[in-house]
Amino acid sequence: MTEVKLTARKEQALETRHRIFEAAVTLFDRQGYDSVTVDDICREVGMSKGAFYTHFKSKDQVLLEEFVKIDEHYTELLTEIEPLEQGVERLERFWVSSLEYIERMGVKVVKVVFHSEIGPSRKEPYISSRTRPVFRIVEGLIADGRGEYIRDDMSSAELADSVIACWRGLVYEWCLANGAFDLVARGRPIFALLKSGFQKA
Amino acid sequence: MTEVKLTARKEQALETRHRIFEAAVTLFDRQGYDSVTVDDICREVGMSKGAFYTHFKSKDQVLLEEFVKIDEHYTELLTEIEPLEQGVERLERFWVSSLEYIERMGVKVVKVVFHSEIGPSRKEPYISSRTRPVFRIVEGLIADGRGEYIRDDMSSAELADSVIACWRGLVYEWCLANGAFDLVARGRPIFALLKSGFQKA
DNA sequence: TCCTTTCACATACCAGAGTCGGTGACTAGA
DNA sequence: TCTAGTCACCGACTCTGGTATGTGAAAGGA
Repeated sequence: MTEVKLTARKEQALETRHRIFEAAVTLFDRQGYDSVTVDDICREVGMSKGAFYTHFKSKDQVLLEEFVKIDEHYTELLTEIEPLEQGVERLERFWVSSLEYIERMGVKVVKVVFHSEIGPSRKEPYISSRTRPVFRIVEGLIADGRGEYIRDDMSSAELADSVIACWRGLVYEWCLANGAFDLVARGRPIFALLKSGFQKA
Repeated sequence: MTEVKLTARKEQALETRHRIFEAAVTLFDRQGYDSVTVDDICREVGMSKGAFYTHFKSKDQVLLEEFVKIDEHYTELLTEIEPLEQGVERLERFWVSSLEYIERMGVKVVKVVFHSEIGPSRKEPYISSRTRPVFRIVEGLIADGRGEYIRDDMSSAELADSVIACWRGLVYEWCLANGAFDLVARGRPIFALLKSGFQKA
């Protein structure tokens, strides 16, 4: 994929970055995100704080990196779904599958991301950046499902935004509850509501 | 309401607490929450940090106090709504009115609350505490609206949870966007979806 | 090969939230 | 009124995320 146009130095840097990442995630996993300090991570890797901050903008950005993979998952998921069902069933499949993915990722990671995303001094928020695939994908799934079925007093974009907002509310709730309920199960009635709401009156 | 069974000392304490609160809110308003330090607040009130922390658990708890008033608003709102419309219209009224209230409160406050609520070391989350009036109220509104109208494959509690989750998703989104869109307007299509979803099939 | 620029990494430091062991004025019980 | 205990308030301190400034080695152009 990426070609080997790396100088020895860049390669070394990438290696370091990866070591920091691994160490951080391991420590987070063992002791919990909050009780791991950046200094802990550096000590573990045997490197200075400066090194850490040349590779990551902040402590939470490490976990954001883990979270971001969800977008790849979405894209894969789409190619998997596309040839299969029709209309709103696709969206439902997408809904469930994304929630499963979130659940697999674990509350701790998701919580940190949702927390830092809404925090102060966030120059470029990730979750809500309109360039993310999710928006296109969900809108696409809805647009495809149009025909007789879907109500025509709302645009696909509007519907997509609504669905995504509800999805996030659900996940936010799940974080507040520290993952104490089954995300997919709790998501089912919500989607059911939205789904019926999609129909023409 | 509360009786005067206060010793001089307790009264003094309450007074101090109030002074801290006022000063804090004023400063937050003037300089923005993040750039106001706890020391700033203390300096303004002419008191020590220790005083601040005997009255408030943390910096954000000051704003939580402001936010909490929403529950009183909810209760008032209910008595206002109850004699009026019927069924789902009530819920819609409640939905819109609560969003208006949030909007009036301002993003800054709401953002801090939503941020700190999902943060670490939150022993007793406020927003999602099941003892809050919202849950009872929304569930009640839904239960009242039953009859021929509302679908019977979901309990009122389940429906209420779903509505509330979506509501929070919307508000969370609004915070991410730093209040850049009209909350009520954006909430309308979401409620429309939920509303249609409420109907029997 | 030399010389400039870049950049991975180091170190000392800062700011700001929250803590902790006092202290003295007030309360309450006898 | 005496006394024991409480608690509002103090302020120095800690802890930690993040920054500013350096430095030496690698890159790369001539």
